[in-house]
Amino acid sequence: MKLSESEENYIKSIYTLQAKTEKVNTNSLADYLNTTAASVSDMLKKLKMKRLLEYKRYYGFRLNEAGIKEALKIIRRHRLWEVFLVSKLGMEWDKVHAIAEELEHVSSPDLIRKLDQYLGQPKIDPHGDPIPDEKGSVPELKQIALTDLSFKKNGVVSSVSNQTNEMMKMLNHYSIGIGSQIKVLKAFEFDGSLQVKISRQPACTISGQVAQNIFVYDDKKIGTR
Amino acid sequence: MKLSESEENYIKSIYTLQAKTEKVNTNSLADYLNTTAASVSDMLKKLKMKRLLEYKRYYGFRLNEAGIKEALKIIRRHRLWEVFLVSKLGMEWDKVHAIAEELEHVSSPDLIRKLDQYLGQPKIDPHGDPIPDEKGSVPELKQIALTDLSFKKNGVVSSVSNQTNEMMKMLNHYSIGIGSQIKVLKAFEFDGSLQVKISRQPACTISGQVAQNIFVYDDKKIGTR
DNA sequence: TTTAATTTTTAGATTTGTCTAAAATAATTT
DNA sequence: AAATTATTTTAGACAAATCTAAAAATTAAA
Repeated sequence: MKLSESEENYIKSIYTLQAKTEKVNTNSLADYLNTTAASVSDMLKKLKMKRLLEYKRYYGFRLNEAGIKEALKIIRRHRLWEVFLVSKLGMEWDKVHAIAEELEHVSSPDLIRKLDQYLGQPKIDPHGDPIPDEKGSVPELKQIALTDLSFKKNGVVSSVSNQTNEMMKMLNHYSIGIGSQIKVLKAFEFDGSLQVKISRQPACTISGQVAQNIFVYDDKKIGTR
Repeated sequence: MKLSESEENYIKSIYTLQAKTEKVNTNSLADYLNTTAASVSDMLKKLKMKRLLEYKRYYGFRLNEAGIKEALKIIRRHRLWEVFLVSKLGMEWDKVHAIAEELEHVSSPDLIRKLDQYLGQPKIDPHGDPIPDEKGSVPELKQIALTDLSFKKNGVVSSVSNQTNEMMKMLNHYSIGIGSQIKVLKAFEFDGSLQVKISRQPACTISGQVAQNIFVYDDKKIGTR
């Protein structure tokens, strides 16, 4: 299905919103996209025409099977490009989103297949979000708090709940980033500090406040870096 | 200067055409872009408004300094992406143009700077065309026929004048591609055959007909592969 | 349950890029 | 130089995506 850049942006946004609510409504989508309810209403008609949307006027809407399939293709492209920008070009993981927003609309399937191969078929992007595979299935990865990770079991840092500059500085200091392999060696009851081991780094001890904000996958199948 | 995708395509095309003729005219640009003279005429007005064009109605036109600068930025992006697609993703060099046409419109300067670094600051693209640098200066590389390359002097294959499928098969057979380092060891007067050495390949002998279609740079500063 | 507030949709404009057809200008021929 | 031909530009329309303002439908409140 040929989609305009604009249609792709709407589809992706609806996908994101409908993960959180049963029915998506016009205003929330307008808010999310920084546009007007009128524009959304116009686009919904188009997407319904293309049979990508379950949509009753004055009611609410959701992507149908076909719509979800399209959304996952776009999200796959977006996240693969983010991996490229961070792991190959060395860009900061918090600065790649805007560029990936543009790259995601380049839609050659061959390009995306080869990019995926080249990147080693990664399963999560630099923000810790899962990358749908070619067929559109999303790897379901259980995210748990680092504080809940069993001792000496390998985890992969999947997300950080506090993304302030101060927190980023701390994580940088310890060389902890999304995708880092991490293992808990010891926990101190006194203040919740954890002694952890990051791959290719000497063991270090992080405070309870830091640890609380780190989430990991307990899955070994994730590509690490 | 913010330019639409369409404006960028026009600018790039005008740049290409004005390298060949003194004044570019409406019809030839329309032909080149597979569009109508009316559309071209419309766009010319816009580009003149943006002060990228020297343009007198009913006369002819050319990019001015500012226009050329924009064109070189676009061409730089295009050619860097082509290098990426071929040398990193392993795509065929005759199939990357269409994809690069899309990627070239992603305009983050930081992205392009890092991509350039990542690719090792290449000087030519997979078609043998020079890649403008960040400041917009185009490496001037003298292209000579392989048959004119001095004995035992290194050349870099820059272009192939006959791009038929049959020729491609021959070049593939000998592992000769754009960017290949090549050296002439011996020339046979009988039929113009040349014994040549391609880097990391045993020496081989190519016919005069093949040799005639191969062009090289006699410059050592080109990155090879 | 009638009114008020909110949400959603339509109506009508605007912008960008395109087109066809016709008019204007330039170049060639006779 | 007048007529013909070719080229270029304008005029007017259209499609996509957007907007503002007003109308319609729904929901909440009095």
